[in-house]
Amino acid sequence: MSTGMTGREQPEAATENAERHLRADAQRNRERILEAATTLMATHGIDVPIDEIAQLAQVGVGTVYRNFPTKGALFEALLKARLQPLVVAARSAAGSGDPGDAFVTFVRKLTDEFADFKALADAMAAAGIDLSIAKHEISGELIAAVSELLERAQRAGRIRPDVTISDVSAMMAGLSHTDPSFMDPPQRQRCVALVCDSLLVGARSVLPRKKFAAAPPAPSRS
Amino acid sequence: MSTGMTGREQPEAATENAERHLRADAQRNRERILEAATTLMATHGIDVPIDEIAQLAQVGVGTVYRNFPTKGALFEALLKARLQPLVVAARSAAGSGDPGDAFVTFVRKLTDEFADFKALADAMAAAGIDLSIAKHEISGELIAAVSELLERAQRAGRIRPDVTISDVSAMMAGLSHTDPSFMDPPQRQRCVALVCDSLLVGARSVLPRKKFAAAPPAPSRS
DNA sequence: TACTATACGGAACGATGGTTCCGTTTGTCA
DNA sequence: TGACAAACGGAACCATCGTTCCGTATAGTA
Repeated sequence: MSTGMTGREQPEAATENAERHLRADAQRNRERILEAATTLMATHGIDVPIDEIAQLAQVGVGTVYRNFPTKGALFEALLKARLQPLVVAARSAAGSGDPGDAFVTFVRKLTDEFADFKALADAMAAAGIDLSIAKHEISGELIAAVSELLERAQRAGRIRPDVTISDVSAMMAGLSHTDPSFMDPPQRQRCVALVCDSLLVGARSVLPRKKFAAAPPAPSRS
Repeated sequence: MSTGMTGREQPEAATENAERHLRADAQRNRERILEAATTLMATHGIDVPIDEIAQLAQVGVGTVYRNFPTKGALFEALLKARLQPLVVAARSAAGSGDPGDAFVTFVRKLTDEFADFKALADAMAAAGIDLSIAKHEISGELIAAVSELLERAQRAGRIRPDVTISDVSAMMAGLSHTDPSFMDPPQRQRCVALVCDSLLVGARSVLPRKKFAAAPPAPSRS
C-alpha cells in the first residue's frame, strides 16, 4: 500500500504479451528502459528513482510509465528476466554430477547472482513490502528446483537430513545482505563456505582468504 | 546526507548529560518519548515516522525535537540503551564457564535481541546509510567483547581457528533479517544452530523443531 | 495570585519520489 | 507529402517525512 499505485487500467497490457505492433521508436525505448533499469537496479536495488532510470535511458518518465504501469511492474519484469535462467540452471544441475557438489555449486551460484544484482537481494530481503515479488511464479519455481537439488543431495547422504528447504531459503536470504561493510564479495564467499559446511555431512572446507587475513589471531603456538 | 538535517545548534545538548533541571512535565514527556520510540522501533525499525512516535507519546513533534535534535539522535539513544547491557553480558560471559558454550550462548542471545528489537537489526544491516550508528562507540565495544569470547573459544579448541570476528559479524548481520516470511523466530533458531555448527569444531547439534516439521523428507530407510 | 522562563503543539516548510496529464513530436501509411 | 494515431517529454500533482517556527500554555517561584 505504501507506493500509492492506482488501479487504473492501461490501454495496453504493457508488461506481458510481446510487442503488439509497437512503433519502431517505442520498441527501441522499451529496450533502453530495461537496459537502464537493469544497470541501476543491479547496484542500487529497488531504491533508484524512476527519474534516474528515465534519464539514463534518455527518455521521459512518461515513457517509462507507458511501458510499465508501475515501478513495481518494472522491478518485477527485471526479476523475472534474472530468475528464469537460474531456474533452468538449477534444473539442469539436478540431473548431473555428484548430488552434494551440484547442490553446493548451485548455492554458490545463487548467492553470487544475488550479490551481482542487488534488486534480487532486495526482493528476497524485503518480502514484507507490498511489492510482494518474492513469493510468486518464477521464484516459486526456483524454490522448487533448489528443493529438488537439496533432496537429491540428502538422499545421497551428502546433506544432513534434518535440513529443510526453508532452512536453505532463510540462509540464502541472510547471505543476500549486500551492504559492503558487512558483506563484500570475499566475505560473502567465506560465509557461503561456512554455511555449506553446516549443511553438508562431515565437511570442513578451506575458507577462501580475505585480502590479507591469514594468521589466526594470536595463536598460543603450542 | 539524505535526511537533510541542518547543523544548527540546540540551546541545550539534549541527548546526553542528564536532566539539567528539566521542568517536571518536560521530564515526563522525555520518558514518554523514549518509551514510545522503543515500542515502535522494536517492531518497525528505524522506519517509523517521528509523527507516530509523537502521537503514541501523546506529545507534539516539536517536543520530540526539543529532546532529540534529530531522528538519528533518538535512534542512537535507543540503540545505546539496548547495546550497553549486551556489552556487559558479553564481558561477564567471557570470564565464566566453558569457552565454547559461552560463545554459542552469547551468539544466541544476541540474535534473539536483534529479533526482539528490529531497530538493532536495521542498524546492523543498513550500516551504509549516513546515520552511521553501526560502527561507533558502543557497537565497537560489543564487537570487541564478542571477539574476546571468540578467541577464547578458539584457544580452547572449540571454534575452528580459521574463523574470524568478521565472519561472525557478517553471519550475525545475515541472521538479523527480521522479515517473518523468511525468518520467524523458530526459523531463526534453526539457522543460528546451523551457523554455530559450522563454527564449532566437530559439532552437529539437534536442530530446534519448527511447528510440525518432523520427518525428514522421504528417507530411503536403509 | 501574578509573572516569566520553560516547554508545548502542530501548522508549515522543503525535499524526495511515484504517478498522471496534456500539449507537442514523430513514425507509419496512403 | 499530408494526415493521424501512436508515442513522447517533462511539468505538475500528490503523498510522505524530517525538521523548523512561532503563538500559546504552564510549572515554578515570589
